[in-house]
Amino acid sequence: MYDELKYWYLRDHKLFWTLSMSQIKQLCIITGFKKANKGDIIYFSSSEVPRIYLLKKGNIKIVSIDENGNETIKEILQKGDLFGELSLEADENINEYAKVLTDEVSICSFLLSDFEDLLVRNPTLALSYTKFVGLKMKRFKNNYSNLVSKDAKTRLCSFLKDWAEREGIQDGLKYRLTNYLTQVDIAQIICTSRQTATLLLNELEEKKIILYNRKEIIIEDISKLN
Amino acid sequence: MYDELKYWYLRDHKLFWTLSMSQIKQLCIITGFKKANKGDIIYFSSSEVPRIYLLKKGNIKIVSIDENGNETIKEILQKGDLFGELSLEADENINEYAKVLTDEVSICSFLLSDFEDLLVRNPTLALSYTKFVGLKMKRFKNNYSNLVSKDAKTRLCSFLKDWAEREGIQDGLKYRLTNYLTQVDIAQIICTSRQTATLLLNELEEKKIILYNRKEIIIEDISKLN
DNA sequence: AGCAAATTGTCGGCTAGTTTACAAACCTTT
DNA sequence: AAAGGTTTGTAAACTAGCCGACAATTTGCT
Repeated sequence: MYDELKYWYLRDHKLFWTLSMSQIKQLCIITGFKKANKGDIIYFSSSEVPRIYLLKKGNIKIVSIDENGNETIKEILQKGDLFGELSLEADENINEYAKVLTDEVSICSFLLSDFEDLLVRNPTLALSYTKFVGLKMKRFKNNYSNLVSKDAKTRLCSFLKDWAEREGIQDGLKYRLTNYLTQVDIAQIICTSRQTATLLLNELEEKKIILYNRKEIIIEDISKLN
Repeated sequence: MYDELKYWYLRDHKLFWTLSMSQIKQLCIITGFKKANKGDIIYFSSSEVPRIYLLKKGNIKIVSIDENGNETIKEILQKGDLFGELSLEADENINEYAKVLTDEVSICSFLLSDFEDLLVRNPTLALSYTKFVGLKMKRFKNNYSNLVSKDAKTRLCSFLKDWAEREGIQDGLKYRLTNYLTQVDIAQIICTSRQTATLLLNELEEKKIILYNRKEIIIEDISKLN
């Protein structure tokens, strides 16, 4: 791929902010680059060589399948997010793949082994990376405890809040979201059945708290989402 | 504290196996040491200075309380486990504490800042630590998906299996566990009500799959736990 | 435009598990 | 050994959310 671009891609990511431009140039570990379209499936676990991926553009969901064939959404990723063997250890018995949600997606990747070398040579980067993984863990733990102690309605609201704060276009208390998720997706994210999700979304719409359609979601007043 | 002991404590932990004895001696970052008894509560989040703790002896549970005062068990820790600010970033809005489960517990601790310095100076250690945090995340994710897709009975069985493999005294397919958990604890771990946990435990006992009392749990045949 | 596929809406029946409530068994302390 | 607290056992009423089934709507495709 076009060499100049490589380090810009990395440069973009928070993790690499601490590094100088010349350091970034030195590493240039990106080895793969691909574009994909809505509906495409990208296998990454159980792939030949373990890699770490950086989502450059678009949105994808990480889905895992258990023994019984049940699909669970693990994460929704946006531009700038990392995925793949983030724990730096290949793990065959996890069966995950990524599914593309938006029209045009681009992803670049580097080899796990290259990244490890890089971390060993840049202890400060290693430290930031550990914090980054730690943060991710905290988010998981948080979702997990919501799942235990909150009902489906609360979980939907906090998901919408989260989404709005992450990706929404803000205008005072109003947020506008490009909706690339189906109600089935949303249901899976908040761990409920599709029917319940539909019910709750319509309920929120009736109460004029949100405005929902397949293209976008408008949250009239985010403080009412509770 | 007695200086010789310090590095033995660290030496014991998998994380530090890669380091030579002299390296360990050099660091000697342990700054705190305490003993505690059954029922004691150890606050560590929201403590003055962020620390990482190493459980040397005994068992503790990590409990968190949400806004509404609901207790959730986050983890059960055994000898050798680390806890505290593992993500290397203090976080005030998490309200966690540790409660001692067994008779005699000893814990040592070091300052987060000291540990960071250490990681920066030992890239290999930093890498192992990152993998360690990553592994922890994987375990959480796994529990989390069990919670979503499996019923209470299955969750109980896989918890017992886990526990037996981790701490049980094995004898063929038979495992003997020292039971330092109440049924309330078990219920919280598998995320169900106390009554359901009681019911399920008695059911397992009736089917002669386990033998349960307050002192110990005997699993007659671990392969039957499913 | 017209058809097929995907997505959303709606409705009972059903069940796993919660909640409330109380009693029995047990451990600890004096 | 009696008292008091904690932990377990059990039962009935209740409910959030699941499941199956089917219709209506929207979207993508040729």
